[in-house]
Parts: sequence; C-alpha cells; structure tokens
Amino acid sequence: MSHPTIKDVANKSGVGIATVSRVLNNSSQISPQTYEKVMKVIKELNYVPNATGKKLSQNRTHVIAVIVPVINHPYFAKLIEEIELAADARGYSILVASSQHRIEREREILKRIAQNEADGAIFVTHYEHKEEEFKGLAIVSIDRHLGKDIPIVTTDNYDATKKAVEYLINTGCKKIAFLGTKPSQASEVSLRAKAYLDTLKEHNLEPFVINKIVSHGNENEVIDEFLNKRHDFDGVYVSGCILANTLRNRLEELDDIEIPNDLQIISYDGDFCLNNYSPTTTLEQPIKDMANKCVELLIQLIDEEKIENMINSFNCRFVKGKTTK
Amino acid sequence: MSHPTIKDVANKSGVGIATVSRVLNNSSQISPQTYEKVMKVIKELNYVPNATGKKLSQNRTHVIAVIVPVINHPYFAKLIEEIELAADARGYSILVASSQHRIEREREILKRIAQNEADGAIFVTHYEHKEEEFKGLAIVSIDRHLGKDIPIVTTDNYDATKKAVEYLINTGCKKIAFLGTKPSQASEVSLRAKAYLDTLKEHNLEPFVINKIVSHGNENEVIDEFLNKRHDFDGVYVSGCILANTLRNRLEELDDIEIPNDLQIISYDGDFCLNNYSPTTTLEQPIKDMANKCVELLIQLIDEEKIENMINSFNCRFVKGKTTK
DNA sequence: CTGAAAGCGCTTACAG
DNA sequence: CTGAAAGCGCTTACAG
Repeated sequence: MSHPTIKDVANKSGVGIATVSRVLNNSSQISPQTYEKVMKVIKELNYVPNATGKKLSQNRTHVIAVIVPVINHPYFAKLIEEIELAADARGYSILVASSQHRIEREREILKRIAQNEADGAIFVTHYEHKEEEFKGLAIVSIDRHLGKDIPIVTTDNYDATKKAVEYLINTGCKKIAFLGTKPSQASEVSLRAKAYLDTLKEHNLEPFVINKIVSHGNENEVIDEFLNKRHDFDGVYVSGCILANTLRNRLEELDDIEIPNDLQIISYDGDFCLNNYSPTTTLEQPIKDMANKCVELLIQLIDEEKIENMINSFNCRFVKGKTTK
Repeated sequence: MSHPTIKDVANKSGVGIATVSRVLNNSSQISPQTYEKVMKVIKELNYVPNATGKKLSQNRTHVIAVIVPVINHPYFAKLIEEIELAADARGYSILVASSQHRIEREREILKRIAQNEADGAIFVTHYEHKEEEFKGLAIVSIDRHLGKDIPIVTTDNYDATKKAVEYLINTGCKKIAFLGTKPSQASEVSLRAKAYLDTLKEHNLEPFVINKIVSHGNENEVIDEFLNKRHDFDGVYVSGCILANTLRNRLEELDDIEIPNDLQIISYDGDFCLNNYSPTTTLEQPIKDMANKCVELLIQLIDEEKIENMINSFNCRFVKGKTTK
C-alpha cells in the first residue's frame, strides 16, 4: 500500500481507528501498552496522517490566507515573511495571493476563503469593498477600515509623521515637501499627509504636496514631478520606502545636491534599500510585531473569541540614518 | 443555516446531491430545466461549495507549496509572485514557507506535503537532503540537483557568466574579481565560479575569488573582504543582486572610484536595486519563464505525466546598465 | 481506557 | 439525464 491510512494502522495494531486517532493527537488517556503498540505500527508502515481528512472532520484548515497588492515589494515581502513565522509558531500555514491591484482578483481570493481554502485572511487592500463581502469571513485588515466587525492593525501614522516633520523643522528646514503614493481608498495612511499639513501650519510654513495614486513600479512618476517642480527645498518627507530609495537614487544622479546638508530626507516604512552604509532616516514600522498581532487577532476571530481592541496601532520607531542632520 | 451544503441545495431543488455536483462541475449532460432549477437554489441559498470535501473525495488539494530560504529577498519575492500567477492561471493556490536557512524547517515543510497539505512543491534549498526524503512527493527543484527523479529548473550559469567575463575583458579589464555567496551544497550556481576561472585562464589573467557561504543579510562580509584586499581591480563579476547592490552602495561611500571608468561591474540575477536611473549591468534570469516552467513541470508530476526534460535551463539576458562601458 | 458508528461535504462508478 | 450509495480519511460523542 502506497499511502497507508488510519484504518491500516488500526487493523495492523489490532485496535480501533478511534484509538489510533487518540494516539496521534494525545487527545485522551491511552494505556501505555496500546500507545506503544500503535506507535510501532505507525513507524513500520511509515504512516503519515492525511491533513484533508482532519480538516473535513474538524471543519478547520489551519491555513491563513495573506492577500497583498503585490508580493515583489520589500514591505510586503517582509510582512509575508513575518506572518509566515508567526503563523507557523501557532500551527498555521499560509496561503499567499496577490491582487495585482485588481479588485476582481481580490474577490476571487475572498471567495476561496468562503470555500474553506483557509480559515481566514490577513488582508491588505487599496480597494473599496462592501462590508457584506466579508460577511461570515474571519478577516484582519492592515491600515484600512473595512467594516466595524473587522479588526485593523496599523501604525501611528499621524503622530510619527508629525514627529518626523518637527524633526526636520527643528534641524533647520524651512521648505519641506511631502511625497506620497496616495492610497486609492480611505486608509489610515492618509493621516500622514494630514499630519504633515497640520504640522507645517502650526509652524507657519508653506506646504508642498505631491500625493498621487500610483502602482508599485511607477514610483518614479512622483519623483519626476518633484524634481521638475523643485525650487529650493531643504527637507522632504517621503511616505514610503520605495519612494525614498527612488528619490535618493535620482538625486545621486543629479550630483548637485548634498544629503543631508542641502536636503534632508525622512521616510515612512523603514529602510529597505539594502544600503547598510548610508541608511535613510526613517519611521520604521514594527512589522514583526504587527504580523504577530495580525495572526493573533485572526486566530481569535477564527476561534470566535472576543476581540479586545478593534483598532491596534503600533508605534513607529524613529531610526536616524544618514539622510538627516 | 449558516453554511448550506450540497445536501441543502439538493433537498431544496428536489434533486439528488449527485445532480447538484454535476451542475457545479459541468461534469456531464444535465437537462436545461434541472440546471436552471439547481442554479436558482444555489443563488437563493448563497451556496458556496466546500473545497475540503472536494479535496478529500478527489485526493487532490490543488495547492502547490513553495519553499524558499527566505521570503524577504528580492529574488525570492519575485519568484514567489510569478509562481503564484502561474499557479493561479492553472487553478492552483500556493502555500509559502521559508526554511530560514534551517534544514529542520525544510523537513517540517516536506512533511506537510506528505500530509497532503499540498499536492507538491517547488523547492529552493541550499541543504543536503537524502533522496529518500522526497520519495513519493512531487517536487521540482530550482538550481539544485536533488535526485534523478526530480526535475530541475535553472539558468545557463556557465555560459552567461563566461559571456559576462568576456565582456569585461573585451572592454579592457585586466584585473577582474569574482564575488559570490557560495551555496553550501553542490548547485548549478557553482558553475559561475567555474566559468569565471576558465575564462580568465583562457585569457591568461590572474583570478581573484571571494566566494563565502553567507546568509542573506550578511552580504557585507563578502564586500568587506573585497574592499580590504582590493588592489587595483578594474572589473568585478558579482554572483547575485544583493551583493551587487551592496557593493555599489559601499563604493559610493568611498568616493574615489568612478563607475564604470575605474571599475566595471556585472552581476547575475537581474537588477533588483530599484535604481531605474543607474541600473547595474546584469545577467537577468527570466524569472517569469522559470516560474511558469516550474509550475508546468510540477503539475505534470502531480498528474503523473511523463516529463520530457529533467534539466530545464533558461538563458539569462545580458542587460546593459550603467556599470559597464 | 477503548471500539463501533455517525458524520464532516464532496465525487463518482453503477444502475436505471 | 438522474439518484442512491459507497467512499475519500479523519474526529468525536456515546456507550461500555
């Protein structure tokens, strides 16, 4: 027999399949003799339990879906990695799917969850969904308010940004730009632009905002616009890691601007440009903690436990790099 | 009823469950009246078939596992993304797991496949496995020879490298270094160093190799060693994208070397440093084609079809950037 | 401590 | 074209 089943083990051990199941799961007291006997046969037969049978009988897949716009993006890749580790530690596997910025793909994936491909999902979306699309599904959202029953994990976009902008001001910046790739839907991320505007207003400085809806891969559009309109900025707040890296690379080409003396840069997200020797000053999202929280919340949802906080905001860490004074 | 089953649909439609199943799968001729009747009830009940039931009865999960050393690495993130798209196009979902450079984790994941969490796996490993560990599993390997029954997808490491080194020589380089993060096990990747050595020998040039076993995140060790020992190199072949990016960032700090005039650089993999305006000259792996081939081969294996070629080597594309003359 | 039986939600010969 | 029944490989009350 190529793939022995629990029945084969039971027969060969001379016990019932229920007993084999109990041995496998340590689910109740088993006499030592029985235990040994069954274990021996399991080894002899090289028996491996079939997860699908278990899933069906338990109505639980122990799979978490992770839905992101794209996989090949340093922030999402890191997020997926940390979610995988957190999930694995709790006995869950992850199913990864990318929406590729297409809402129909997101719907397709949500459907798979309704079909019990996974017990629930951690969802990063930039699209508008009706709350009813999530009905009956266990979902945790990152950065987006998706509905009142859907917990959200995010960062202190407003406070961290305010602190960053104040840092630029305190180190002498007079003319500070905001560069961002605007989310297409209302998201916590929008608070970054708000914090920037509020802070500049408090200090009587004139704002300059470029905040475009742009897909990953086209970040240069934002930078182009900035470089074209650039007058005499001495500070720039950049709303994401790719933008920051793109900006830095572009400025290096120009050769006439020295960082941080002529221009200071602070980015959101963290520094993913792999440049250990000249890191960007950044508001680093605690991705590992966020991933852990996502998994924890999702499993609570799956287990129908009560969720304490529907909004879970993590503090970014201000990490001084070489792009600020 | 919160989650109607096929039985509920059958009862309400006044047909047998087999008929509902046939409607769902278009698996045989159905009278139009029956079809309409059943479809109507499916909609009324908002019925969604349960994938686990299907998996158990068909003994097929339609899930592919992707096992990589780390997820948060531009090459692997891109690979995962392309595999997901290729798999999705064929009706498969992907389960992603990272070994985190630990062989025990790889074994854990292989076990999950034996447990039918997935129908098979696309496997990138740097570790030594016994061929019997893969027995009975549908596995496709990238870059590594894992056993005679395991198809492998790779690139023309030798030829592409030879061409790159010759390019450096033809553009005037006299002293060319090889920088690499050596795979800990025999892998097609090792052919890069061989090609480098052979080519230098042919041209009577003296080789200089730094090829260390180094995990992702510690690529600086290689670069450090190179910068310390650096004498008067005018060319460097770098065996991977992270190394290339690290090297370039480090050299920028030094300020006394102009690229490509003083030093030319060519890397393997492709250019993942997100620097559109000053890309690295690179031997770009056709990751999309490779991903497609992996999925195609794996599904053939799962379907127990005959595999034509056990070794599938793709040609890298020489992409001229700004780091060579 | 243990076993027989029902059940999880599907698919698929088989018979009609 | 359709239905009853067996089967996929487990778990879990229930009874002992």
